[in-house]
Amino acid sequence: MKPTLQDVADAVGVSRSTASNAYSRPDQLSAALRAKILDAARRLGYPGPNPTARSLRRGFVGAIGVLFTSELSYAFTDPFAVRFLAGVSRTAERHGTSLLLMPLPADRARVRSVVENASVDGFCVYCVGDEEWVLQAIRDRGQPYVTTAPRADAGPDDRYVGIDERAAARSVADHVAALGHRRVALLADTVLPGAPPGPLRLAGPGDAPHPTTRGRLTGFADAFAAVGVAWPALTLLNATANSRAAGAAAVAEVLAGDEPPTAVLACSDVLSLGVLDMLAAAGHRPPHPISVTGFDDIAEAAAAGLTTVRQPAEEKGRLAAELLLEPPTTPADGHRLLPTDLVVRTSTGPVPGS
Amino acid sequence: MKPTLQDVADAVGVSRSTASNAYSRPDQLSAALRAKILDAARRLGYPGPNPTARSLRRGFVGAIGVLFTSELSYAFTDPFAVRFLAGVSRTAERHGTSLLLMPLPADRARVRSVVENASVDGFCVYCVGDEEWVLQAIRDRGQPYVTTAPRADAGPDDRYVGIDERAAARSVADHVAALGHRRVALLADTVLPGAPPGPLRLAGPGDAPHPTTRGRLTGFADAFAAVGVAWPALTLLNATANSRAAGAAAVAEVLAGDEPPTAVLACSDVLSLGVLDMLAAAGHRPPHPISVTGFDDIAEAAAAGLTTVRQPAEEKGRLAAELLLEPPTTPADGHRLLPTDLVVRTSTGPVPGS
DNA sequence: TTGAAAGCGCTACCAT
DNA sequence: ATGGTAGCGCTTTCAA
Repeated sequence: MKPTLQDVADAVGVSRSTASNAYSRPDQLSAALRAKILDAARRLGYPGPNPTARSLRRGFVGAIGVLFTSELSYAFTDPFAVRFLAGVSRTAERHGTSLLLMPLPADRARVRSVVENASVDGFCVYCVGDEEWVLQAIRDRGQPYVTTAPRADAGPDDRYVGIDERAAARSVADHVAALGHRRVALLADTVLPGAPPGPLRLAGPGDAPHPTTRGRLTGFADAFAAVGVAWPALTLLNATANSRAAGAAAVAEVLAGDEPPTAVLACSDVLSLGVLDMLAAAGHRPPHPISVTGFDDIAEAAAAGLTTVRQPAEEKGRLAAELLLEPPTTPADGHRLLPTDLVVRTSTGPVPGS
Repeated sequence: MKPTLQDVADAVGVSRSTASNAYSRPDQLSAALRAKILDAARRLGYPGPNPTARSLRRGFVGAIGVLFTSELSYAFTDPFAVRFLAGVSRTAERHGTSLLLMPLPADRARVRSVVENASVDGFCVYCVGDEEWVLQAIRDRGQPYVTTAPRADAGPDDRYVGIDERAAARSVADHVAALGHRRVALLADTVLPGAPPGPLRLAGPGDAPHPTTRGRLTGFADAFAAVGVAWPALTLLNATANSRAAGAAAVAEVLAGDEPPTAVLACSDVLSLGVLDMLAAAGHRPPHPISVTGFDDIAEAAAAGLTTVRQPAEEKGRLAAELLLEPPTTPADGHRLLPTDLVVRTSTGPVPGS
């Protein structure tokens, strides 16, 4: 059996409390006694206070849970997610807090169980979807949490850090519209759950269940509506994942069609890189014959010459962690909207023949 | 006050154990009673069993700690580390185990404290250095651990997954030597702690304190010794970090010198990409006028046409986690050596004028 | 400066 | 199928 604090105390002939103080509150006993206790501990092979027991007693853990939609491995594969995490970890470091990375199972029952079983002091929810029930599970557990998207229905306990998705999307779409593009395709990940890759009809951008996607599609639509291109005239393309391959697969059909779009606006850089891949395979390089835009401004975007919207990934992570670790005094302080920038590179140009 | 299991039990008029069973062992009570208990819990706002208390009682946590040298944010910045983590997380997922990502403070005292305070069932040590005292801290805590480098002095409790660093390094150096290169530079991260960027003298490759670096430098040296180039004739270059920028900075001086090397062999792809950056800035593109090799074969290596050594990053992570979560039956099973491949691309070529 | 007592919230065993 | 009992290992008043 592993020795416990009691064993150490017994060995030295002091009480358990004194032995505990030797570890947690050195100022509460004489240096000599403390040395004696630590010595005995070493001799007995006492591993030091059990962190779990300590957390139980103290009432907090010193760790925050970071929840991801889909597999945990996704977190390490998506460059934007990685930078977000880097930001979170920077803040956590400063607070001596660990990060418990948690994959979010697809089915709701298991989500509850994951949330209920995590030994953490709060949650950072980095979700791709509108996982309202995830938040409910967290609320039910009575833990604080921060999400990474603005929430219209944010209650006083809700904290979030996000960007104005709609305005950001509109900025890049305005740019494309100004270049004369009218026959355009919009590309998003999982517009509707379970939808196949490729063209998809939706009554309006507001019908996308996912709030981030909804915001961006709406912003795109706004820009084109302003130049007389109504929603039904826009081609909506569904990708089955947020990856290059899925992006490529999603555009394959329309690119091969009779009247391909003159521009493709994607909801993420990763997706748009897939479009570039597909075009490159055909020997094309944007803006000829097709302009392509992304969203996020990940590192690869610069190398690819991608026109995109930059959002401050690390900053977002940093703020999210701060919102959790340094609780805002007023509920209003619990909401942060970050700035975005349109980054124009070489992947967009005037519509051919204009 | 948050209600506890006792409150729920009281409300329903059952014992605490029965209430507990309603959550943890549904088969131990009638469905009707269970429903009644769960209902009361909901009504009272009982958040479900406290994970910390449960862990304490059960004796295990359901999480493993992943220890990184340097900042946690590094983990998300180095592509090889990211892929390693993806592998670890895949296995962890399968076991319903969470990952606690832990930065490793520089000073030993804080390392102990970090290790001692983590609520985990074991550690995966992904270290850049030869942090023997880290392992000692873990051993002292009586926790299992796995490291990511072969250890000559591995005891029965040591588990590791690694590659044959020396042989792998030799394979790429043999290739470079066969191309006729004799005036070469070797580039490594933190050859000696605190050393400035650029050329550095070392009596022999065995003097590098860091085992991975030592292994790779030794492999490089082996190859050139075999063609008559002894260690002192090789230029050793120190980088102050494992980053492109540090790689670039490390080679700046020798590239600008009178007799620049005809080949640079780096201990990581990231470093060699920095060399490519520096050469590109001068309008050069390997193999002209200088051949460059990397190590790891990260994604960017292919795009850059880098000749390198591929090591299975995800596999390494997967195996590391398995070693921890599916304890080997015999100590010998605790050691895994993974295969590596020489990947020849365009960054290496015959020595100019040969 | 030290110690005694009282739990933190839960689960597992054993009995009924 | 249900309940009683006995801790898991620790920290923290409070009193001495």
